[in-house]
Amino acid sequence: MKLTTRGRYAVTAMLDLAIHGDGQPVSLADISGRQEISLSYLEQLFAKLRREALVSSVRGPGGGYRLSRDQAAIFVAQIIDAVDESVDVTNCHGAGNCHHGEVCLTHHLWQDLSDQIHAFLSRISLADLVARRGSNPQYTARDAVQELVLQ
Amino acid sequence: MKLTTRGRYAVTAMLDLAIHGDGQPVSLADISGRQEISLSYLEQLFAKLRREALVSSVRGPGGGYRLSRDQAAIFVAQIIDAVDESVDVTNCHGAGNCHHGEVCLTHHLWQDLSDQIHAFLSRISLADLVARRGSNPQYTARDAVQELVLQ
DNA sequence: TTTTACTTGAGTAATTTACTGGGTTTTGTC
DNA sequence: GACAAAACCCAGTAAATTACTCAAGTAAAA
Repeated sequence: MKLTTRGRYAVTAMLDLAIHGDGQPVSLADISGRQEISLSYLEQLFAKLRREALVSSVRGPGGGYRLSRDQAAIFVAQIIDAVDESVDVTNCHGAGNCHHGEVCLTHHLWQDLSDQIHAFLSRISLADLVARRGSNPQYTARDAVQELVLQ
Repeated sequence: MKLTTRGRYAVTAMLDLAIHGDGQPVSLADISGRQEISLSYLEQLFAKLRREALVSSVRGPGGGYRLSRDQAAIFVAQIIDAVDESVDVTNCHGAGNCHHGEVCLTHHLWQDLSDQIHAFLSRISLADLVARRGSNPQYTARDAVQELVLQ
């Protein structure tokens, strides 16, 4: 699991799509304008998101992208996985042929940590992030995420 | 909060230090040999770790680095923060002068997510990671981390 | 059939990462 | 005091990644 600007861009764009796409497809040009991400970079990201079946595209005038399924069924971890292919964090490539047992231990510890983070982000859907927007200005996104964690 | 190989290297090196440093300073050459990280790269990382007072150094022959305090008082998040300076994830740089309120919302949502991950890694100490090593080979690091999360 | 907009791919500048190689100090040891 | 082992410092740099540009498509709607 990596946590980089690329994944952040992807989540931001998907969130934009969730907010502005009420059944209607949203063009990348619109997202680009609102979120200040270059159009061509978005094209790259959405090619991957489409490959992972997180969005579907509609071509022609008035076309754009739509979420492929309900907001509640798309999770942050899936978005990040789609655009950031994961890396092997062990030296032995899982083969277990390290010099000493210790070497692999530290690597696997890191793997476990990032697995936990992955599990955390797998519990948070786009719908969670969008929820209660506008209904209460005092209710911040932080609160929403906090509730998810504490549940 | 970023989660990259650089932070992983730092955590791995600190873990090596926690495991092999029984009061005695550990040289970077030793860590380099065990963890297969280049010596000069370790020097860069440890310069930052020292600046953040996570380790203290002993010069001269037989010298090296020591954890600056107890393993239970050094947390993974501190290590990552020390070597990976954080980034501002909002377009408006926190000034709130975005075009629409929405733009900042998505950015702050990401901020909240990474804050949660930061909080998670702030609860996990080096001692937690080292705990029970060897005492029970069946007890994996995954189990240890899992317990921490579920508590 | 023309326009709109997605699609694909090649290329590229900027940035970051990981590392190399040169030093210099400090300090214990012979 | 010579020597070696280590931290410390710094400039450079190759490789990788990121973010982006450009150009030539293709599909679909009007």
